[in-house]
Amino acid sequence: MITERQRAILKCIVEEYIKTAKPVSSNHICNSLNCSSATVRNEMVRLEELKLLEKNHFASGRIPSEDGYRYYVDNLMEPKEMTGEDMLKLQTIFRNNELDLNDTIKRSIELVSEITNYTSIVLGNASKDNRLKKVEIVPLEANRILTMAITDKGFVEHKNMVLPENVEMSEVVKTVELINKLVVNTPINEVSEKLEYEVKPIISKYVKQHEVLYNAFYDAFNEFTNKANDVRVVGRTNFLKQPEFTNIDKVKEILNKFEDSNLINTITADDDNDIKIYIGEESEITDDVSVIKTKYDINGEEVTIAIMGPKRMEYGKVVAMLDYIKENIGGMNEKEK
Amino acid sequence: MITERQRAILKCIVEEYIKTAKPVSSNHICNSLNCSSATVRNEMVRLEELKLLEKNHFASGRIPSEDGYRYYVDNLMEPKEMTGEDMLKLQTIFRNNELDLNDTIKRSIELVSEITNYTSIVLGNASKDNRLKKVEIVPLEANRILTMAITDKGFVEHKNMVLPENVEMSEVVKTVELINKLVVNTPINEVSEKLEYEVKPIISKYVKQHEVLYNAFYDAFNEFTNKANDVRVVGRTNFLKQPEFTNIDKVKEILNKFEDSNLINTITADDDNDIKIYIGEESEITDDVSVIKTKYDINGEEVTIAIMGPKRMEYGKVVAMLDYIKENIGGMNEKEK
DNA sequence: ATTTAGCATTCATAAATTAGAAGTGCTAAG
DNA sequence: CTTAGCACTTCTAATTTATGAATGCTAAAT
Repeated sequence: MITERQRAILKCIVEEYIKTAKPVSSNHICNSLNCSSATVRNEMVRLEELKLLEKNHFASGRIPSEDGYRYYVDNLMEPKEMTGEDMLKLQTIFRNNELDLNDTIKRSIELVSEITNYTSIVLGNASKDNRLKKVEIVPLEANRILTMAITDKGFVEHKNMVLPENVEMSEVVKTVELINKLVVNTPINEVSEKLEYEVKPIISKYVKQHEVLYNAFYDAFNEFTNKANDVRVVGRTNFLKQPEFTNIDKVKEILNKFEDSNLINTITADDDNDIKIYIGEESEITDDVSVIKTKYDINGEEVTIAIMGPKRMEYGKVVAMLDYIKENIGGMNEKEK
Repeated sequence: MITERQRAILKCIVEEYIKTAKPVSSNHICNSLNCSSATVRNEMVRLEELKLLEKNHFASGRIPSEDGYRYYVDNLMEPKEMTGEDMLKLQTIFRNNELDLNDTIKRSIELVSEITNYTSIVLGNASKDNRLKKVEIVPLEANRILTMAITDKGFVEHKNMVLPENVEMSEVVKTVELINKLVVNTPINEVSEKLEYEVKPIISKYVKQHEVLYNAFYDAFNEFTNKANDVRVVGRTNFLKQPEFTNIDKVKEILNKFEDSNLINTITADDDNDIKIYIGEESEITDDVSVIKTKYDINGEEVTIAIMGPKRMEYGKVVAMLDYIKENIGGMNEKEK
């Protein structure tokens, strides 16, 4: 079993390493523990045997192993209070966006990235249960029109298009009427199909140049499906600011992960709504990063958010912020009940 | 004056350096010029006196100076043909987005970034002359509503909001009617003002909880003004792929420029619609980059686009692509006349 | 008058050496 | 069980050395 003093030493080392990114020596921490450096060294040997600490080489200080971080996070980390300043910044966002939760979450996460210098990822799981609510067109000047498609959950897709000269506005209106009649209330991922088999055969009766017009609408609906996997990554280049990422190849490796479409799956895998911490290897991204994930309930839709940083990230600080955001978002959701 | 052979040597050096990023030696190019390396060296001395070439140190090969690039771009560069493959990719974009020019330009530029590994910046100058066309609300399930504001140029701003429980839907409808009556046709940058002085005083008559509702609309309109300075940067991290940017500090310097709000002004400064090349210092961004800028005419709005790369960027290739895009966009604009 | 071969010269890069500092592990005394 | 003391290990940074690439210049060749 691990003694109280060993716990204290581990805590000290983890927190010091998080702060400085430099291996921690026995000398450096013996004062705060009221014992000599030799004593600390003896304990460090035992902590290393328990695989909670590591060394880079014979005479370097100790750094936490992944198990060490895990133990710290599970057993030693004290709930960290947010600074008043940070709280105020978040409050400002909450107050200014009282009515639009989607926007609130977006801005909050951007702020988290800005404050912590970590990278955040917001995964809107949007169109999963969305149904088409209506299609609308607005004639603009010249022969341009604005087409809009709206879902029952309030997602909007719009396209600004130039009407080919051989297409009459009245034809467009008929097309829109047709779509509204036949396709409304269809789940968004089935719209393409329905367009293809139900609308396309009929549309040619109404519209001379139906090909062009049909394609335009078809495209617009496809956009919805793409947005379903809407990934917003904020502060990708924050990794450059971390001292452990001065090696340009490591940075490249991580930045490439952001392009990888597989990232979404890795991030999404979460199952409940708690705040979860994945350290190094556990993140399934790279051994060099940790990820803190959670889900928020926005207007009945699930939004996954993830904060990604170096393994020595300030877990407590991030958890505190996510908690605070969750609390407030929760409060805002309450209102509707 | 500069002799024909000197021009040939300069061309050779610039193109070789663009290809390899390594200083070019006399030996390396003497074969393609049918003379000995000593002759080339003699000429190189003269080109250096003319400030068209530089050396890193006594016995390094030569690299083009900024003047050298300038001379190359102005006098030596041959119009480069696009590869059939690249052309095809662009064609696919043009064909698939025939009706939505905004989307077309966005995707084209993304493709340019992907093909060239440079960074592109699209500056939509959107709301300059936009006027509010209409405000619309769509009631959703529970007590959520979707509010939309549309301009005469077809820009859309929408917000998904939860109705506070003490606000009736009928009150919202009245608010929207009021805005439509009083504010429609106002230039978008004057809307805030008009809301403040004409709508706000009246709204309290109709809506009990008017503060919340008023703020929500106020915000939505503000978004428009923000989008006026809509900057889209694609491929920021492409700089990491260039061999001259292995120094992490240089990369940081450039990435920071992208955050700098001043970047927009620097990029915008263009005056006519030609394709312009700014080399190194001329770019007013960093001595280490070059920028190729131009403006496209999209539905009567000006869109500035800029491609940013290392000074040894493939000027010819980029110009060819931008030309090709401009040609096609032009063709698509024609249709409406 | 050009061009070119030849060679000494310059400088960068990489490898090898050295010196110094940091921090450990172990031993033996407190 | 704690700690002082010291030998030991390894990193880092500074210095040296060697190698190689490419130059500028001189003098001969065309």
